[in-house]
Amino acid sequence: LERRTFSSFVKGALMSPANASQTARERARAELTREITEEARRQLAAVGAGGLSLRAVARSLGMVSSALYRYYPSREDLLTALIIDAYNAIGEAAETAIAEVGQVGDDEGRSRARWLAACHAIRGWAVAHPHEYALIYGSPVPGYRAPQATIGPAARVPLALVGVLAGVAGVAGEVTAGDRSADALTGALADQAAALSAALALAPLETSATLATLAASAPLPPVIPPDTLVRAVIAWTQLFGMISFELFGQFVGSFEPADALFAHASGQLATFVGLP
Amino acid sequence: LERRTFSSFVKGALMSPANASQTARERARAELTREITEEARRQLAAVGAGGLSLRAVARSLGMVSSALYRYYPSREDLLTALIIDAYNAIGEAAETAIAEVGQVGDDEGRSRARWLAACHAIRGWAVAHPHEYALIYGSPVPGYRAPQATIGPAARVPLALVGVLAGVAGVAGEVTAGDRSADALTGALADQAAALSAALALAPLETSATLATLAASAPLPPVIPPDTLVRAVIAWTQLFGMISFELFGQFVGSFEPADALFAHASGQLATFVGLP
DNA sequence: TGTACATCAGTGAACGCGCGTTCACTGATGTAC
DNA sequence: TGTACATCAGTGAACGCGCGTTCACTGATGTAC
Repeated sequence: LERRTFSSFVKGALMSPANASQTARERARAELTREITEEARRQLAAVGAGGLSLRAVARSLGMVSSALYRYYPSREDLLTALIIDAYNAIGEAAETAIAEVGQVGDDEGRSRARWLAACHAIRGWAVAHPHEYALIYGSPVPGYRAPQATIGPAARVPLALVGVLAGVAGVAGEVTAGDRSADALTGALADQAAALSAALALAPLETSATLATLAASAPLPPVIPPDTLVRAVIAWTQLFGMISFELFGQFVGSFEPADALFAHASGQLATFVGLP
Repeated sequence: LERRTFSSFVKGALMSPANASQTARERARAELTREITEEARRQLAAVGAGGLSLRAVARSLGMVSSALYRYYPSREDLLTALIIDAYNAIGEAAETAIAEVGQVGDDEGRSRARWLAACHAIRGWAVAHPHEYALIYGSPVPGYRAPQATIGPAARVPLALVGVLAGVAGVAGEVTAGDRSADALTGALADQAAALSAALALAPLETSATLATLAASAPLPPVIPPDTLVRAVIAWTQLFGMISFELFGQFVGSFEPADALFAHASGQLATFVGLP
């Protein structure tokens, strides 16, 4: 028994990541895991995170509820999977939009186009997936604590935005030019911004594989000036604040539909972060 | 029977709003309604909106769950009461902060001080009441549709912010001065902003008593220019975007605590809306 | 002022529901020799 | 290649829980005359 268990373990360890010809069991398992996650996502879109129920997911799949425990050890783990998927999806939407801008215009014009494209892609994803958006940017799910595994995917959007600025900040003087007297950072904020600026320079080396992959596809310059970073953070909160207000109903009766307001604000933001 | 019912109805209608010497029953009812709402708010703070349970509230009050139905016809109505209370509380926090700035400095300096005071009061309330904040600015409660009665209280904060600008916009040229080429409003946004600008001028006349009261305490000038209004809306979304990110955990590991960032951003915002 | 009656607050039991999770089990799939 | 055994997926019943809401009721409070 010991020998068998060990040797099959070794074989599994050697084969399963690399070898694509899985056993039928492995294929079935992967397939069903996918189906469960998809059905859960569908339910999420219908009833929100609070109402997501393992039993309902199992029912829709024609299984018995206890069978799900072969795939996810608890409801919380299923939620985590959905959260990670959502962060990756919105992150990928932003990255793709940025990448697709291509080589039009001069350096500055391209960066601004990339910024606007990212903003619109992020909002587009949010509008198309409001419950998934609420899951990751809305009120925290009560009783749920986000595990470490979510922080990499959660960073994709802010990193993508910073990456757009980094493309320009290579000539850092340009971004920090203009009247920036109000930008003088003091006290705790100066420390935090400097720390984050330094961390970003090292990000590709020390964070998750996902982050490294991202960084490889849009390499970060060694340094983004702290004041630019703070402007970027403010823009980031502005962007998501407006999306949240739109999706959560604060614009009812005034700026609805919010397309025009959003487009206008994105432009103002681009200017604010130094992309004229 | 008919006569009695009618006459007691008339007496009730004549007396109860004005006369403070209620019957013992009326006093007990008012008292218990207050206690139920307070206990519900306490539970909200502990478990969030999704977890708020009539049975648990009744239990804490030493009542039987069915007794609550003498005070609120359903769970949804209790939630509505909490939502209205929360909007009123955060609105009042903003209004009070603005009012307390008093008569320091010149006109412009005072307006900027009021703006900053409002921002900090709003954030302060949110940090002190995170679950109530999440109830009104977080993901919508699934299955709940906000009734009309919430829109008046919900408008207090934006009206208070607009009121600060209005104090300056009386000399409208000042606020719209400077480089505002990016502010040119087009298409749907121009229409929406113009409509809102016009509606604000009429607001005290046609909206609820609460709004009228507010308007009386901080009277609005007849017109706020549409481009100023759009800047105010952008600032409004920025403000709440940052608060939401802070409360909902998006700053974990970077700008936390967020006090310094918030103070800095509030200043940038004040400048953005034309309060130098 | 007293009395008969109406109104109202609160009780306790019940209805019907759905949930997450556990557990012993059966039967199919995979594997070491 | 066949066989004995280990692994795994899925079943069905059960546990224990809490929820919102309804309803007939009792007893206290209010009120018209």
